[in-house]
Order: sequence, then C-alpha cells, then structure tokens
Amino acid sequence: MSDTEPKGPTNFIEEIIEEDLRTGKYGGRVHTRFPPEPNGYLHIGHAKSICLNFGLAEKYGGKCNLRFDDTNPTKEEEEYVQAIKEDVRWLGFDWGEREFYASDYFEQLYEFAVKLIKKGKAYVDSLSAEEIRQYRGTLTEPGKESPYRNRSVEENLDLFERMRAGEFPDGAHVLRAKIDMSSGNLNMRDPVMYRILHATHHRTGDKWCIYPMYDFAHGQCDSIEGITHSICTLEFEDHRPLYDWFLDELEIYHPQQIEFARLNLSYTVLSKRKLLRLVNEGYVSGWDDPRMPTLSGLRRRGYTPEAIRDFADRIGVAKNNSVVDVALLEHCLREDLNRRAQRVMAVLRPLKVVITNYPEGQVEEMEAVNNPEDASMGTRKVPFSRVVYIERDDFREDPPKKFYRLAPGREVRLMHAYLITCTDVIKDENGEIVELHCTYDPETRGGSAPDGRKVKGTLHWVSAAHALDAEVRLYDRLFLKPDPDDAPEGQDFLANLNPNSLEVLTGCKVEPFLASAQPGDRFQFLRHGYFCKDPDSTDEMPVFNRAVALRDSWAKIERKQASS
RNA sequence: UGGGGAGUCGUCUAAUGGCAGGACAGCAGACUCUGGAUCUGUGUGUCGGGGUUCGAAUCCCUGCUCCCCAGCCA
Repeated sequence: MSDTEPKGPTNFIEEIIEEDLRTGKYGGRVHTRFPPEPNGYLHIGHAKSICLNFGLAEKYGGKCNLRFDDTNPTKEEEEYVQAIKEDVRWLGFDWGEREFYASDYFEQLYEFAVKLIKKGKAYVDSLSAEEIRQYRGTLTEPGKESPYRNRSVEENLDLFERMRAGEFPDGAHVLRAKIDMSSGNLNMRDPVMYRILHATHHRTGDKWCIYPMYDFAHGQCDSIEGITHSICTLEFEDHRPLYDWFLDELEIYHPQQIEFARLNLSYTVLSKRKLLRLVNEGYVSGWDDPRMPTLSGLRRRGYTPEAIRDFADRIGVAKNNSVVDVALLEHCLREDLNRRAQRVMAVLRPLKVVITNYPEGQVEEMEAVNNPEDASMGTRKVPFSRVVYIERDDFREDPPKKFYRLAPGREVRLMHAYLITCTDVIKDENGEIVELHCTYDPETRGGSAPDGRKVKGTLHWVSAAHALDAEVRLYDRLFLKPDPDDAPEGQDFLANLNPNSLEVLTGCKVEPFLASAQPGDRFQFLRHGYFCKDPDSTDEMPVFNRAVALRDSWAKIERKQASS
C-alpha cells in the first residue's frame, strides 16, 4: 500500500462528498446510515450498501448509523433485527452506540405531521384504499382531488388525534400530504403519510395504532440523526422530490438523498420476495442454506467477510443498472483463502491402493507444508502406511491424452510421500475397479527422486488406517441461467433451478489433522477447493461444505476433448 | 409531448476537452511436489446520426435502446 498516491474519489458519491467537504456544506461532516427493514435476512446486495455506507464514513472520518426502518409492524420481527446486527458485525463494521430505530422517533414524527396539518399541508382523507387508487390517476393521466382534501385545519387536527387514539378501524382514514394531484411524479400526488394499523409493533408494542409511511419517516429520521448523505437505491429517485418537500415544509435540517444502482449477480436472485419463496417452499434448507446469497448462507458456505468486502470494493458504485458476474465473487474468495487457508488432504471418492512392497504394519510421519503461500503457517505430520486411499478420478485404466495421473505401469507422486507405480488393477465380478496394487520407491521419501527423474502427476492421498470419515457437500450455482428470470412463457425463476446445486458425498476420507476442526473453520482440500466445516457436524461425522472449487484446468481439457 | 434515470471490451468499472485504462471471464504460453497458486502474452469496447473544436467517451442537437414509478410496502 502506497501512502504517496493521493486517494481521490473512486465513484460519483465520493465526488459529491468531496465537493461538499470543499464547500463546507455540512460543516465538514460526513454522516451516513445503513437503514434495513427488519423483515428479512441481509444478502450480498445489502453487503454492497453496508460497505458503501460504513466505508464512506471510515474514509472521510465520519460516522455511520445502523438504523432499522421499522415502520410496518405487520412485516417486521425482532428475529430479523438480531440476524441483521449479527451480519453487519460479521462483515466487520461497528456502529458504536448509534443503533437507532425509526420507531424511536414515532412521537417526533407525529409532531411533524401535526405541524404540516397546521400549515395546511396535510389532511385526513376518508376515501377507501380502492378509491384512493382510482383518484390517483394513471402514469399518463392526472389524478383528481379527494373530496376530503379541503377539510379545515381544526377538523384535520381532531381527526388525526382520534386516529392516534384508536377511535377508527384500519383503513377508515389516512393522513395525506397536500401537494399536487396532477404531478407527473405519482409520489407527489398527495402521498399517504400515516395509516391506521391496529398491530403490535416489535418494539413499541401496542402504544401506536397509526404508523408513518416510509416516505414520511425516512427523510425525517435522517434529519433527526444529522445524516449528511442519505444513500439509497435507484428506485427511490422518484421519491427524492418528496423527500425534499417534507424537509423543506417542515423547515428542518436537510440531508441529501443520493441514489446508486443496487447489485445484481448472475445466476442469483436477490429479491426478498424470491428468496422468501425459496425458503418457504423448501427449495433450500433455510435462510442460511449455503446456496443462498444471504450473508448467513455465504458465511455457512465458507465465505470470509474480507472476500465480500473486497468484492464490494471491486464492483464499484455507479448509476447503471448492471449484472456482476458471480465469477468475480468466487474469485475474491479464492484469492483470500489461497493466502490464508490451511491445506489438508481429503479424498472425496476413495479408491483403495495397496503398496505391495511397503512393510506391513509400518507407519511413517510425513512432513507436509500447511500453506505454500505462507511459510509462517508451518508444517504438520501426515501418517503414511501400506494402504492408502486416492481419488477415483486420479486413476484411468485407459488414460486419455494429457492425463498425467495414475494408470497401469505409470509412476506418480503421492504428495509429501513417495513415488509409486501402478502394477495391478483389481476388479470385482462386475468389472468394477475395487483396488490398485502399486509399488513404491523407498529412495523417494518426501516426494523427490535422488536420480532426478520427474513425474508429471502429483496426487493427494489419505492413509486408510488413519483416515477420518466425513460427509462432504458439494455446492453449485442455484440457477442454471445467468438471468434466473429468463424463464419460458408462463413459468418463473423456479423453472431455472439447478437440480444439481447440491451433491452430498458420504464415505469421504480425510486426514487426521481435521479431527480438531471446529464448525466455521475453513481449509483448502488439496486439488479440490475450499471447504468449511458445517455446524451439522457431529463427533462421529464431520460435515464439510465446499465454498468454491479450485480452478480445474484438467476439467477444461477434458471438456474440450469431449466436444471435439 | 406522464415523470424520473441510464447507455464505455463478454461482464463490472475508470477517464471530468488531450494516448480509451484496470479487474473478472476467455484464449495462448511459462513455471510448479496442488493440472492449485504465480508469471507472461492476448482486446474490431465509447448506442446511432449530425455539429462545435487543432482535438470529443466527455460539450451541443437529434434519434434509438434499456431501467424505475399507478402499496394504506420499504
């Protein structure tokens, strides 16, 4: 990292902030906020927003609040609040004492509403929901004014007070801003500010039976908290005139709303509605299914917060609608774990190998490096004996071109151990290969030959007598198409689910080192990929999730050979 | 003639009137006790058409395409 390079703005939001800093618009302050609604779990798209908001505060020496946008008691739950806090913390961000809730400000918001009523800028409407919709007009035709629009200030005050007091059933009245029913911007056609909801709120209980709408809450919350830059996604661009209108009419501190493009990821769905369907309809095991793009899913899969933050940095921030290739996310994880993950040998589809000239009963402790990228991680001992398991894929009776691995009569290296040569192939009555006989060269201990001869192939292995059994879960993309919504006429994204997104392997053989692994620990299984120990593990049966596979150039060659 | 926003390699993103650059993906090669990692090489990309200018991705005009908005959701 070079300190001599001037940092400078890296996206349009930083440009705005630096301009504001130059002109002293907010007295040199930068104060952002991350405002989730506690009605679902956070996903990788939220991570982009979290990294942006907290990252900006960090970069400019400001603050970032965590604020729960809890203005709809019918959808929000405490469970989500806890999960969201855990996820933000896990990502590596700290909101200090600044944990706020829109519901903290309900009283203040009520006073703001009263102020607008007194100014003649808000009124109680008694039209039904259906009537309000009709009066709103359409995208191309102006709306018309409600017959209740010109109620007196006194009547509005009285009605609004009685709404709060609980005198009316849900839907009987709403409080609306008096703006312009003919505006081209539908949000300005007398938007609803308050609705009656006789529902128990997860924090305020039954204290309130009227709740503010998002538009009447968000900007005022920003104002109360002294937010300088209120960053949200593109679909709120149309709301900005309303955001500004409320603040101006209320004559209170006025933050600025800035919109950026939300994250879209190939082969992935990120809408709460769709994620909820995947969970509720059982296509995945839960919000934290390792195939889910939720932060809890990614965490269980084996993703690191560092990889996700690096990803957020790399995708940038702009106003273009875009779809980021999920391969970039995978790349970020590989890059992080390559640097940090403990290497270990694991045989996923075992094939027994008897080394016929190795002394029966002998065990040697072979020294293996823990991470060739980081010598400080040291070495470990791996037991070697007469019977070992290798990967079934690492042997071919009739090897194709460019196959460097084991075949009859061929010599390969067992990593960190010996060079072995295949002498016999043992089959069962069905012709199925059940066992290989090999000989080893005692002169090659550690894996290199004193005569300098080279072998093309290096295999991982596990000593049969010392192996631990394990279950391994191989995950693949949840959807078959880059755009899961690209479904045949009359079908939806579920039509594009990948039927092979999870493959469960049992009877896997892993090296004894893994006995001490804890759920959440991540490893590189040599030549396979990065794996994370799953909380489903028991003492008898550890379970490992594949977070991401290693790049596999043999698979690529094989595919090419198959297609030509 | 409803309103708002956006168009740069396959994908994402830089450039702020002065050499269109980076990352991912792909392809080719080198190296390797992980067919990993690493390294090297590799690009017919500025939505179209006009204009201003010595010079335009950038400024002007014009056309086209895409996205968002009609919850008492956020």
